[in-house]
Amino acid sequence: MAVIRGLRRRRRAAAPVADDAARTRRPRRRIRLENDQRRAQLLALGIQAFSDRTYDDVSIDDIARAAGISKGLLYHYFPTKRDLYLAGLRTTADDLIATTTAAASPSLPPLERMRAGLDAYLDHVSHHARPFVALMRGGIGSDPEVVAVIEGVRATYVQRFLENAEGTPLAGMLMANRPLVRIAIRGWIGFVEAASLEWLTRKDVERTTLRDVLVDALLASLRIGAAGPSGPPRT
Amino acid sequence: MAVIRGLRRRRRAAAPVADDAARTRRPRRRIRLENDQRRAQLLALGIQAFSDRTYDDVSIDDIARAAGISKGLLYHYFPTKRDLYLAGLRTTADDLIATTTAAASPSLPPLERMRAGLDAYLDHVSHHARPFVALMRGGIGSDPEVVAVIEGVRATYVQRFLENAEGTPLAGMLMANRPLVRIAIRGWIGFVEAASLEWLTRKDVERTTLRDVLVDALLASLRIGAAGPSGPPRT
DNA sequence: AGTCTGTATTGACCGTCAGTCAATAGCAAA
DNA sequence: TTTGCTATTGACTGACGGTCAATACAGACT
Repeated sequence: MAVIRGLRRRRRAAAPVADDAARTRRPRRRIRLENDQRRAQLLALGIQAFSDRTYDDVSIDDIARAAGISKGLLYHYFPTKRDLYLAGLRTTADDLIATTTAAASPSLPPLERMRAGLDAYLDHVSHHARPFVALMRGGIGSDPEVVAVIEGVRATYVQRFLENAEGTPLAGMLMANRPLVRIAIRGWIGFVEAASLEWLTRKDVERTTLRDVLVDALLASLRIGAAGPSGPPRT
Repeated sequence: MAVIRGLRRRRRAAAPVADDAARTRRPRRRIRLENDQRRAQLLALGIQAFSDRTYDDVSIDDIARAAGISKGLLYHYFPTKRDLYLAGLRTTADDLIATTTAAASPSLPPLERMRAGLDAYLDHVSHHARPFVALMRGGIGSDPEVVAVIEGVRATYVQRFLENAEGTPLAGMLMANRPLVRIAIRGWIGFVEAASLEWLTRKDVERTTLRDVLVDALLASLRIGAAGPSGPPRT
């Protein structure tokens, strides 16, 4: 017992106003911004804050102070702390999808397209490591809306992938064993995320090598899912 | 603007003491428990609470009330809400590892052992779905200690796996291309987790089938990791 | 120049919650 | 019965998320 750790998590800044200054301070000139600009500013600050610190360790007052506005105004733009968090999460997720979608041009042959998409994915991920990790870890665990955003990204990829496969010789195989193919694809996405995280922490593998591993893993996963597992050795 | 949603998340119970009752109530007999029993009770209640609700939606007062004790006592056992949460997380993680370890008897041949371990894993996972999902989603995002617990589980499996492979013909291959094999194994664990989650939500595949898929995926991953990716077609 | 008007902005305020601490009551040994 | 240990209480605090009526800024229109 008597464990010492724990304590308050947040540190307060020292008392901000010297007693003399209180007299001097003028009503503090308001800076008026266009609706969209303010919103964008707050969103950016929010993403940054939630990437650096835990959800609980970020206080609305902090963000308001960083933006140089009052807390009330922040609540005018985002009715809830959770809303601010979610808006940031959605932006991050949308960025990721937009980047990869742009790179995976439909004019490319399927496999080539897959490679281009993965290249963009890994590139984006390594340039936005903090927000990406925050996204994947899901800042507020098990919150349904948070889960929805993350699952949304995955679902988008699954769908995009199936569209991509359409017309190729794979298509028939994929349709034949639906539930298992679903599992295989979801599993592969889990593979990609886990491998990316591992790759981000120790960067001891070329990006192109990792990309090729991921492609190979996808093909293997599909083969297993479509044909069914080999099963234990028949004795 | 003027979005209506948001609001307070927690509901309060109606005023607990009728004014008459205040007079009647005796000082409420204290129930004294042995240190270990109390701790176990609170731990169990904590796990349940955090499995059902979000971290933020669980209040210490709720748990104390459910246990029939004062908040102060709860803080005697767990110095912080986060500590209670972490203790529950660790228990859940330890359970998982203990179950799978027990099932994967070293006396079995490697592949057989792998199968037994995965069977136990899937079995455990489907019987403890709520806490498992809560564990995987990481209740407090990006909190270093929470991440440490989850990563700990994965690291344990990686290590246990490498030990298992020792002495088999695989061993040499695995050592040859370390970084890529690491990535392959971590990726495969991501595969297992994602596939399990998918399997839990729609249970449209036999457990044994899934187990065999996972085994096949493992072998494929290792092959790719050890031999290196096939790479883009050499033209 | 004035003054009007819509809206971006403020700051004081509230209820709740995590966390603290000195005082107290149950139990076992003497 | 008394003593001593410790499990237990409950009142208290500071901070934080969230609310709201009042206010000051900017551009439009005399």
